[in-house]
Amino acid sequence: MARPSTPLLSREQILRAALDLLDRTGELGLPRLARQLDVGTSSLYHHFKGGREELVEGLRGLLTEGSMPTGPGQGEGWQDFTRRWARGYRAAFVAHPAAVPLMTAQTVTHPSTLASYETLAQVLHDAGFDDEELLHAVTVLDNFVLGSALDACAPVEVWADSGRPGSPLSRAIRATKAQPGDRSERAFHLGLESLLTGLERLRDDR
Amino acid sequence: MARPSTPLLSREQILRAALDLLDRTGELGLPRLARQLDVGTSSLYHHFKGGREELVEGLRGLLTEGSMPTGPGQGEGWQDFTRRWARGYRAAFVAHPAAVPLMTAQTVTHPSTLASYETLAQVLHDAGFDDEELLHAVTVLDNFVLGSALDACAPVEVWADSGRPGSPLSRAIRATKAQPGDRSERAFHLGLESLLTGLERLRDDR
DNA sequence: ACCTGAACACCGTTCAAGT
DNA sequence: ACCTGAACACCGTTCAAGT
Repeated sequence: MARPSTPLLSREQILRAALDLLDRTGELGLPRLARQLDVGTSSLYHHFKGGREELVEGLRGLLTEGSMPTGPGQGEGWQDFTRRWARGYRAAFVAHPAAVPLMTAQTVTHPSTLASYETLAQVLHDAGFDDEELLHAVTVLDNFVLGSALDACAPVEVWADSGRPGSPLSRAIRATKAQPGDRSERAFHLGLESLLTGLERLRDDR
Repeated sequence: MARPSTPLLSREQILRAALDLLDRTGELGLPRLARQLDVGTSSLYHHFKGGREELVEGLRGLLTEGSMPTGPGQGEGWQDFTRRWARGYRAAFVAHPAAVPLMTAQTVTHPSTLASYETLAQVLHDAGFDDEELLHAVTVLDNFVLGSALDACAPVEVWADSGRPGSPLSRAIRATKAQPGDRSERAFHLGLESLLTGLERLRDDR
């Protein structure tokens, strides 16, 4: 076939197919992805010269662009914005569990994801956080969101059968499983609020 | 050679070689590991019938057993124990950065790691946390530690060149890089203390 | 620029054969 | 039980050849 007059592929198209493959099978193999697109494996390298790593980074962009706030709303306080930032970030990952290990295994280089870190930093700066506080704040929030995403994508049963059936942990899991409301989601809320008040105190105690 | 009169390998030995290989090269390939041990790849499967996954789980055990507290000390409060638990957990990972993505990509099933979750739950239970609070506490701490481990193992430069050089985030990074004290470590401390007071409030506000 | 097919150096896993 | 070597079905990446 050689070069077609009109391109068979585009980054967009490949990324969508990759996300679809990942959601359906939990894996992302380049040969498999290419087969899905009715194309040779090597064709993918024309659109992602960085190979698999660049493709995964593209996925990060696809996920975060749709889900993270671009800037603070009218008169929105730093706490409210930070809440939206963290929730949006986590939501982006939780919607595609199989993508999470890929994201966490690889350094963030996607511009729009990095831009959202910048935005958060800007908001905190404007709220009176100094350099060091700001950096710690961003780090802490990033840490917590990523960890929470990992947790949300793991089965609850993980800890269930860990010890004696009467142990506090397994009892707690059974007790909590009954009630509605996602365990991971509720824990995320609790942790996020704790971090927000912790950060506020950090700023004010100076 | 067939079966040797005295075994050439042991789980211990394989795990140590695996950790060594991981620390040195950042990767953990079974063929490469076998070559390192002067053994055929398939020999590994006699000691880890679950294959690579079981091997990685064994690594988790190796890391956590040496680093996590087995129980509360004499008259140690829940906050102090929880601090030790979280710090030990994180330290186990941070000492072997290349192992972190492997750990986070895979469900925890190693008994001794699970036991340490049980211990934490027990301590919180004895401190008056009810089932739901306890589960949230463990989840939140777990999330934060894993996220922090991921962060600690990533290069600081990640965010450095993200936006305009004068952006708050890159300024903050430059300002903080100069001073001693590990950024990730300090952020971890801040977040952990925030979570601890958040958890205390959760328990007391009931 | 964009696709192909072949080639390369790897993977993880299984299994019959040997003691 | 424990090691071997061969075999299988995969990987990710590169590259000359074609338009």
